[in-house]
Amino acid sequence: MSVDAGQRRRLEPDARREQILSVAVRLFGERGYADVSTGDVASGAGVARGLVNHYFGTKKELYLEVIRVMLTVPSSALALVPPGDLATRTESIVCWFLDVVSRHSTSWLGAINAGGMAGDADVDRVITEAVDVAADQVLTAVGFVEPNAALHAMARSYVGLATSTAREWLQRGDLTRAQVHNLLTATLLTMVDRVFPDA
Amino acid sequence: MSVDAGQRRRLEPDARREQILSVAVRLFGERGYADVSTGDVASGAGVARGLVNHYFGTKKELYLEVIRVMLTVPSSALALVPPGDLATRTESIVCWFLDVVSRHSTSWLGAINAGGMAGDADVDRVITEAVDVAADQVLTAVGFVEPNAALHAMARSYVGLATSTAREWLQRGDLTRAQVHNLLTATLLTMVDRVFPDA
DNA sequence: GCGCTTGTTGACACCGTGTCAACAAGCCGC
DNA sequence: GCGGCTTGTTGACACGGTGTCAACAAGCGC
Repeated sequence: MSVDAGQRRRLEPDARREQILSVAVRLFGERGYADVSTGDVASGAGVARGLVNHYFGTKKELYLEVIRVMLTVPSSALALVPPGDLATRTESIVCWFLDVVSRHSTSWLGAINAGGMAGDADVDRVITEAVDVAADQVLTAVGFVEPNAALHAMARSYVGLATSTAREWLQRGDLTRAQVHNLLTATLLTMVDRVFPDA
Repeated sequence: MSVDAGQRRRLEPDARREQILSVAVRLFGERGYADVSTGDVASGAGVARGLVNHYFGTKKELYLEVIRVMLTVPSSALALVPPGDLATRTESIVCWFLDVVSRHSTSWLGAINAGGMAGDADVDRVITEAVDVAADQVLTAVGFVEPNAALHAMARSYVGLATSTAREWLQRGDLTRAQVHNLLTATLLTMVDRVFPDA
């Protein structure tokens, strides 16, 4: 594991910053916000603690970067909804969500319920943005394109359902993927039928 | 506001404990976990900081007591599902949830997304218990009484939907109560029809 | 009033955070 | 190679929050 126990080495700012950030992502993913100190991140990167502050300012700013990384969906897997009737489009968007969330499950779920800092204004903003992206994915997939406030709110509610259901599946293990799939498709179909028209 | 700016007064342990706890509930409800220090709680109660530790041990234990208080639904309003067909029972349980969550909205929603400490094992345990209670309410209301693990998980997922929807209503204001009511009843009915039989 | 119980206090040590002047690694011109 | 410069990097410092604990005193019984 001795990556480089040598003397102090000089790295380019971008490289050093990214290295520290990757260590922070790993540590914050494993433990909560309060249980990880900037000293842990620093020693994990083989670096003085002050350097963390030098690159990221404050611990909270570092954490914001971390959850931003955790919640950023690789744009390669961004939606690509196939044409077809409502049922098949619903199927595909549910499968897309399940794939994304299961691929990097620990980090995504850990960040979504904000491993240690929900309630903070800045953290909530970053999480809300990620939820909004997912909600837009859902809306476009089922064919709603007009930007209605109530519609967005309903879509965010559905993302909340998807998140809590994924947690039951991946963290608790009390549901199978098939059950989750069925739950999310059935509810989304009825929301399109009976709830979205309200907005 | 000078409740008693007099000399140090001697209270019975239960009274003092409850007084400090009420101050902590108010402060943690207003601000997050990290933004409230034990010194704030102590000075808010007109008491030395050490006394907070004397009664509650550590700050986290105090916080656990606080969210336990916040999430405890007054047992007077506990369920009371009227007999009738599935539609009316669904209506009543949704109305019950909306009443409970709107009555003490700030504290309940603030605690559910764990105003500053989600991810912590003990905090998550308390929240999970509260969600389990609500899930049981839903299950008994719609007539499922056998204790199936998958069924409980699905009910918890639904509570997650209800929570996120209530947040859109009470915190964001992008949904009306009628829209929330419609969303939750429609989705619950389809879950009873098409999802719960999977478990 | 005296003494005892015990609720209450203030000081102490410890830890994590953020700042900052000083250091040195690496590159350039010579 | 060698001085000088830029700048990535460090360690020490001050500050604030937390938990502990011996000492204090409020109130009760005698």
